[in-house]
Amino acid sequence: MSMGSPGSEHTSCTSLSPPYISHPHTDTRTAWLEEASEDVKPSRSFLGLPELSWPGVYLPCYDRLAIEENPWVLRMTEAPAPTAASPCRNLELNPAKLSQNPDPPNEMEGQTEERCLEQVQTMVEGEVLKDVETACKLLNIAPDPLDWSCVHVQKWLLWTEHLYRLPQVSSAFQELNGRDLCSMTEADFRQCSLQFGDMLYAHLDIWRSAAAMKERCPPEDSNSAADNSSWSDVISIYPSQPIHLWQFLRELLLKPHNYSRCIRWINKEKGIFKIEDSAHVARLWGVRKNRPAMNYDKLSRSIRQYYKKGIIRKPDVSRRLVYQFVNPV
DNA sequence: TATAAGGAAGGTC
DNA sequence: GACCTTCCTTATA
Repeated sequence: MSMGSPGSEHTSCTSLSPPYISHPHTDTRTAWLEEASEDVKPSRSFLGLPELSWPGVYLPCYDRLAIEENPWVLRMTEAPAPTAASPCRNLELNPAKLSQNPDPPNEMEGQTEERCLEQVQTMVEGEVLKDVETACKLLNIAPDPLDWSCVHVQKWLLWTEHLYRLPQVSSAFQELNGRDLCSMTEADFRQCSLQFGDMLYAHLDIWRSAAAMKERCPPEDSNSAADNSSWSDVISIYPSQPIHLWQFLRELLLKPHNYSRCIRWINKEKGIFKIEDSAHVARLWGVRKNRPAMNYDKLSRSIRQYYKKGIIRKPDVSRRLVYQFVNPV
């Protein structure tokens, strides 16, 4: 059965199709965004958000790294189209299907379901806020796009390019500040980037939504991530201070959920860490410092500058891409 | 070929 | 001046 013609061969399944149907002319990274049928998308109100367009099932927490780690998300982006022989998945996630259940749930089941949905909603909101917060720290920008300067907008665009592995799109948005960006419609975005405008618009939507959420529900305890606090707090307290490379590396190391594929602790107590994906770490640093030409050669030179300063050194047993903080946390 | 080490010059704050 | 960034040469796995 052909994988390229989901529309013609799976019409009977359309309303329940999982959002991973590939399109012959569409980037697989975004195909499901375009193909996702309405009923597999949680409604916007699911997040308690206003009329903003649904930004795709994609959440920032499932960045490239998470996608690589998470087979579920891989299914979402890369799995082949369902066949008649393989029943549509995700039925259990489909509210429409749930409502079609011939045996209506009793009151207790309804309440349980409602609680589950509330928990999922809280979880999703929390993840979105956390990931926006992480990106804010790494990029040194405000969480609310309305507060962004032109430079911040460019940083955010570079970040988004990196996150979605997009070709360079930031040049189309030059000299726009956050307010300008937010005043743009989806059509305006498409005009700037025909292929990825809607994706950028959706991603901006997430940030705006996160800012709105944050305004509605300010964090009760900003120190809840106590284990991560000591170093990241230094950066949060002085958001306008330029971040040092060693601080940036710590930030990545303190977010293993997002970055363990590119940098991880070998021995946290001794401060020994390994750069697993040198190019990726260099790209992240380049995005953070607005240095698109950054590479591992340059980044490692900066790391070596720390040898003399006694901040970072090579461990006693020197290994490739393995470094050690002289003063571990 | 990728990484490691370090010199040197220059830019930005 | 501190802290990179960029470019370079040489050495090594």
